[in-house]
Amino acid sequence: MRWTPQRRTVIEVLAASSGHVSSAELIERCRARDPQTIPSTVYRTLDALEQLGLVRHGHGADGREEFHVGPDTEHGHLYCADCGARSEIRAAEADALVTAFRAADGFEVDLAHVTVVGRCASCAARHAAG
Amino acid sequence: MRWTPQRRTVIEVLAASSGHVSSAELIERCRARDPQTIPSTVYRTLDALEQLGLVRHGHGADGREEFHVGPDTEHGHLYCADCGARSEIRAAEADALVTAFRAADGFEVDLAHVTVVGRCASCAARHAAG
DNA sequence: TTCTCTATTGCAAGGAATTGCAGTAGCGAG
DNA sequence: CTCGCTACTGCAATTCCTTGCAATAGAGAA
Repeated sequence: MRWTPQRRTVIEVLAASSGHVSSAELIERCRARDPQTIPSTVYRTLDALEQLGLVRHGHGADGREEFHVGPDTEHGHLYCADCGARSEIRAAEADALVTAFRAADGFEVDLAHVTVVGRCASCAARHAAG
Repeated sequence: MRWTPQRRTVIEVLAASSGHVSSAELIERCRARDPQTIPSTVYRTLDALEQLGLVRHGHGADGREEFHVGPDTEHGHLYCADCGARSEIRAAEADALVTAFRAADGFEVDLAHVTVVGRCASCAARHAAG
């Protein structure tokens, strides 16, 4: 793998972005460092990094790509369709999810890739009430 | 709600498409009936139909939109990242999943919206072996 | 039937993501 | 240090989806 200035930029930005980043955000931040940044290069760099296991991508509620920067515990996401709140899927739920599919189908869930959409507790309550 | 020719077209196409349709497919089929079909109209019609509960949308593995035509049992999707196989999430898994999130967070999962990505049984086996 | 109100349409512009291709420039070999 | 291979880059074109706006045409009222 070649160590090019463009890749350095992407990796520096990723390192500075703990947690999750959308591709658009990422490109924006790369441009802040180097206005010459070309989107396709960023996407291709991300692909390369993903093959190396340095980042993982998932899809947000709207289906757009989102990147998790490692080394992070693998986790999925919850998204409330009402209020837009986002949170991480915690160990207990993650376990239930992964185990259920493994037991039923032998299907190995890729947790990092999962975004579960629904209604968060407070929105569910509000909805039930009103 | 107004009963326009364009909506008639979309609904006819949906009725003829049992199960799942991607938006691109849908537009293509609408064009087959009426070459004048405009994508934005189709999208907006789908939004309207979704508000009426006649269709539900979810996101496929690649994050693109996908529509489920009712009246169908609510279900989510499994997608194998290796071989591309797709299947529906069955009642047992669905239950485990929905219950786990409700118990832990009070989060109400919108099953129709969920696509779980991972490796299907045979690909998981092949991967473990080779 | 005719009129009016406004939901809906068509179009054009815009943004996000992806791909093909020709040229550039890392980096290991000599 | 220089050369050559080819992994990368930059760009332009393409696809998919979304939004704003002016014009159109349903559908109920008169």
